[in-house]
Amino acid sequence: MAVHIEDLAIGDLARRTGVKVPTIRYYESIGLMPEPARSEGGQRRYGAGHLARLRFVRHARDLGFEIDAIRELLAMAADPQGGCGEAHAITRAHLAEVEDKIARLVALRDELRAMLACDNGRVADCRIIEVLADHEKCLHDSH
Amino acid sequence: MAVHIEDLAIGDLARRTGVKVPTIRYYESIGLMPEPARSEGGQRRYGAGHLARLRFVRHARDLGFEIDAIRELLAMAADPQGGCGEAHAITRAHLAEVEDKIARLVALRDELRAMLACDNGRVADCRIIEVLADHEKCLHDSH
DNA sequence: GCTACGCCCTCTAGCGACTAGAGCTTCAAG
DNA sequence: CTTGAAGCTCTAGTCGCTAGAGGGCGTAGC
Repeated sequence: MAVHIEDLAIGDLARRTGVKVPTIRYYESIGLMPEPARSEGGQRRYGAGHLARLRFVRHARDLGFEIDAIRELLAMAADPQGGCGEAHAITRAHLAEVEDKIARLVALRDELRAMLACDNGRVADCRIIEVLADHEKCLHDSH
Repeated sequence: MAVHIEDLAIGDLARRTGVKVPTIRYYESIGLMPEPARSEGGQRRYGAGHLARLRFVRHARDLGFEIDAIRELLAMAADPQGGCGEAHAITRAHLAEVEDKIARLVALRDELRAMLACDNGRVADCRIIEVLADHEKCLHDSH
C-alpha cells in the first residue's frame, strides 16, 4: 500500500497480474471482476482494488479453484468479520479432489512407464498398442 | 474371438464398453468410430470390430490420451507391420505431461494443507483468505 | 394383429474457462 | 499531426462431451 496505483490500462493490469487481456474482459463479463471506470474515449481504467482482486482470482485459479468457488472465497474475503468455516469447507473439498487426482495420476504414470518398456520394434510386438487394445494387460483394475 | 458378436444395438455396445450412448454417436460424428451398418428402420448395428475399437478408445481416454493422439494410435494399431516408434513418442510425451501435472498437484496439495492450518476463526485471521490475497505468503514460487 | 414400452433417431444448444479473429477507435510518443 | 500500439465490441471456436426436444423403431405379451 506504499504506492497509490490508479488509472491502469487493461494491458498494464494484465502485465502486473499475468492474466491475459481477453481473460480480464471475460472475468468482467461473468461478473467476477467489477466494471471499471472508463476513460473519456471509453477505455477501461483500473485501480489498486482491481489489481488486488485480480491477483486473488489469478492465484486461486492457479491453485485450481473453480470460478464459482472463487466467487464464494471473494465474498468471504470482503467480510473480514465473518467466520471462515466456509472457506475451510471449500478448501478441504478442493484438497480432497486434488489428492484423488494425484492418486489417479500416479497410477496412470506407472502404467505409462510400463507401456514404454518395449523394444521399439514392430507394432505387432508393441506393448503400447497391445495394452490399449486389451484392458486385461493393465497393471491396475482401477479404471 | 471365441464368440462371434454381431448386430449389437448402440445400447448393448454402451453396456459392453462403459461408453455412454451419446458419446458413441459423438465419436462417430468426429470420425473416431466408423459409421456402422443400420437396421431396416435405421438403427445402428455394431459388430466385433466396433466393440474392439471402442474398447481401445475408451481405455486410451481413461489413460488421459487426447482424441487426436488416439486417432494416431488407432492408425498405428491398424498397421501391425509398421514401427511403433511414434506410439512411443506419443506415450512419452503424455507421460511427461502426467509427471508435470503430478508435480504441480503435489505442490498444490501441500499449499492447501498449509492453508488449512488455521483455527477456523474469523476471516481476518484466516490463512486461506490471506494466502489467496497475497501470493508472497505461499510455500512455493512455482506458480 | 395390436398395443405398450423401452430403446433409438436427429438436431440443437449448453457446459467451463477461456481463445481467436474481424473490423473499428483511442491513446501517447515523437 | 501522424503513426502504430493498444484498446474496443462482437461473434465464433476450442475440447469432450452432456442434455433436451420431439419424434420413430423393435419386440414381448395378449
